[in-house]
Amino acid sequence: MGHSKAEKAKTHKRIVGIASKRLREEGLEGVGIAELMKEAGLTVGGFYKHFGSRHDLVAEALDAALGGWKRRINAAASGGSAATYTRLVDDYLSEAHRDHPGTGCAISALGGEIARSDERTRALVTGQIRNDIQWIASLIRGRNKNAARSKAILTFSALVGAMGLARAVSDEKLSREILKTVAELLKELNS
Amino acid sequence: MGHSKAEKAKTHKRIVGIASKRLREEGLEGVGIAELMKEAGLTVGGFYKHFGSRHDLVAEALDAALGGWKRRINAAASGGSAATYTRLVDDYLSEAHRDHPGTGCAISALGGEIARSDERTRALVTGQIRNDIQWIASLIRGRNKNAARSKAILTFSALVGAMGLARAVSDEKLSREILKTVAELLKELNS
DNA sequence: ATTATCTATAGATCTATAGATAATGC
DNA sequence: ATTATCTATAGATCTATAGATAATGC
Repeated sequence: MGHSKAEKAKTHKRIVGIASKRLREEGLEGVGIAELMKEAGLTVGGFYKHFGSRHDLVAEALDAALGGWKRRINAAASGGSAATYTRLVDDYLSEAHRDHPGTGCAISALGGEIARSDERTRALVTGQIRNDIQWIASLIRGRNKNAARSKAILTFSALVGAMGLARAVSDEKLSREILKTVAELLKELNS
Repeated sequence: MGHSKAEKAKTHKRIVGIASKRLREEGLEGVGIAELMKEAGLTVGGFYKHFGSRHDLVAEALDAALGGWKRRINAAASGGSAATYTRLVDDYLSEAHRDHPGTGCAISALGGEIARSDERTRALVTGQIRNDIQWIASLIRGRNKNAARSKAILTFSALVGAMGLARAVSDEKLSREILKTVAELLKELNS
């Protein structure tokens, strides 16, 4: 039963981190407060000293989840922008990403539920998507800015869609075919 | 209070039809049995003479929902396969489709939740996705069968992903840009 | 004194079932 | 006689709150 202010801030982050993972794994309504608190080593009662409501936690957890995969790819990237594009496509469409939605892209894991969320949550997501598109455009070859942006939008759509299909499909072979095929064609698009 | 066998079959279909729409609109867990039955002009009690459980209804409703948009596009298509491809892309990425998930593609509306569903549901979806890919491949130009299949997979991924992004985004302008851009580039891909 | 956390529970909601009612169909 | 539907409710689950407890920090 730690009670210092520093402890509380750490506890808060821990709850958000756990929620950020579990919500991507099980959907925005898949886990209850009691279970999340238990995973953080706490009990239900303490929850409302940290968040005004379950909904507030969801918004915070989604915010924390959104930029994660991009930061990871950028951090690991070493070569030029073309190499980073290749890395983005291969990492995003990897079997590891498919099998671990909890640490992956929040949009492919929660797209449908985000579309049904309130304005505040969707505004958050909109900003992130805007950034993602600009980031991908900056990795694309050619000097025509408009063409790069268009290709970036197609790339992002194909990434999100291919991951959605690969996760929905129960046939491992078909799932792998989807990931590989889309990765190859996207890399051609940028060569 | 109709009670004939013929009436019951009609009632069954009506419930499935309503569920098929409402589940696409509000997610697989978004609507309760009582509300669905009320929309069908019935009450909760009768539900279990039609379905073993809520889960059974969800499976049936999803099955009914899956092929809908494809049938509609095929029915409306008149020209050759290239014209049908154009029609597919334009219809799928229309603002009408974006704004009416209840009558649209179940995969773009429910992708994330399907990935979390049980094996039986996912097997159903897998078969449908396999068909969709073959159908799209048959609409693609060129005599190389493997290349057509690859392009079909990219097309389907981009359609599903673009619709997911367009629905998630709360900025109407960005949403429209995503739909238009992906539609244009996909049509180029098949020209 | 304040507050982060605990235990306990009220209140809402939802699935599923029990038993009654009113049609069908042999 | 059978059964499709009705009303009513049991049982489970989940969010949010109330009041107690045990630390921190002036």
